[in-house]
Amino acid sequence: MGRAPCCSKVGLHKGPWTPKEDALLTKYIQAHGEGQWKSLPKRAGLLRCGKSCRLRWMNYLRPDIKRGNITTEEDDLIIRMHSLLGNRWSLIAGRLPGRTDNEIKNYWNTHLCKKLKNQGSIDKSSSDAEQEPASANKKKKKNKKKDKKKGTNAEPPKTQVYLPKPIRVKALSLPRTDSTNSASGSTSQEKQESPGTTKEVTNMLCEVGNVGENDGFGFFGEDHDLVNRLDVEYCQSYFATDHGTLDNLYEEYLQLLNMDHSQYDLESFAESLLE
DNA sequence: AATTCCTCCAACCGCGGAGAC
DNA sequence: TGTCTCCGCGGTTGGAGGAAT
Repeated sequence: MGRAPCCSKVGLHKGPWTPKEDALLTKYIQAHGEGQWKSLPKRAGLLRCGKSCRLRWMNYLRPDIKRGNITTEEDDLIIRMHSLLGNRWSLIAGRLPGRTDNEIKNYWNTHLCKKLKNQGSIDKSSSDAEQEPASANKKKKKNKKKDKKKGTNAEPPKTQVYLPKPIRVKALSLPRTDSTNSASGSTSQEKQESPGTTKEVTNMLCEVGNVGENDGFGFFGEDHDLVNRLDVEYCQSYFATDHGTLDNLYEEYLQLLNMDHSQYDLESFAESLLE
């Protein structure tokens, strides 16, 4: 069955938003709050689809949006987080207050990817297919346009290479301790119990996701977990038969919670999970 | 001055997950 | 259990505006 379009496309505005539309949307959301995007346009008196309204609000109209250039600190953080998380822009944006995923994505594609390429930081073999920014394809695109204009569709068919798609990160449905507890308070109690059950592993992984929430490099907030369900399931099955390894892992985890965290700590910890 | 090229970013598109029914 | 709807995400596009020729 084909997927129904997100909204009726007939009679709806597209393209740039007018100040009047912005005002209507802002006024409505200020009065009624976010959400219900599907029905929002109608109720707000907008001839836009809900997705468009949501995007406009999230990327432009939200009062907490930070305007202006990306600072060097933010720049550095984006680079480090991208090296760790890949193109998970919403996750990265979640750690940069006032910045949107769209903004970061654009910034990456236009500035950082190029910059890193110049520095040779991005592996050439992977960068061409995976990291090349959309803007870098503009030339190709424009040439394509030209070719089309000239009527020369001589471009050979591309061989598509399907890279493993990052799994969408979602908050786990399992019960969790809050981030403040996880960073310090909850450890003593857990230490008393022998962490061996799959549920305990799951909770551990959840909490690892919150490591650093209070340390200035906490990019795994309570709304964004690094560990997704598949990871958890994998780890559950992996550790289910080896409690000795799990004890070591738990100790390492506790150490991580108590030290000054950096991405390298987390990376080595993550690597240890996969060894 | 006119044209072409390039950069940047707002907005669109399609997909997949989650939850409701 | 299967289907549908809503929501959120990442990839991509279109066009404005500046730079280069």
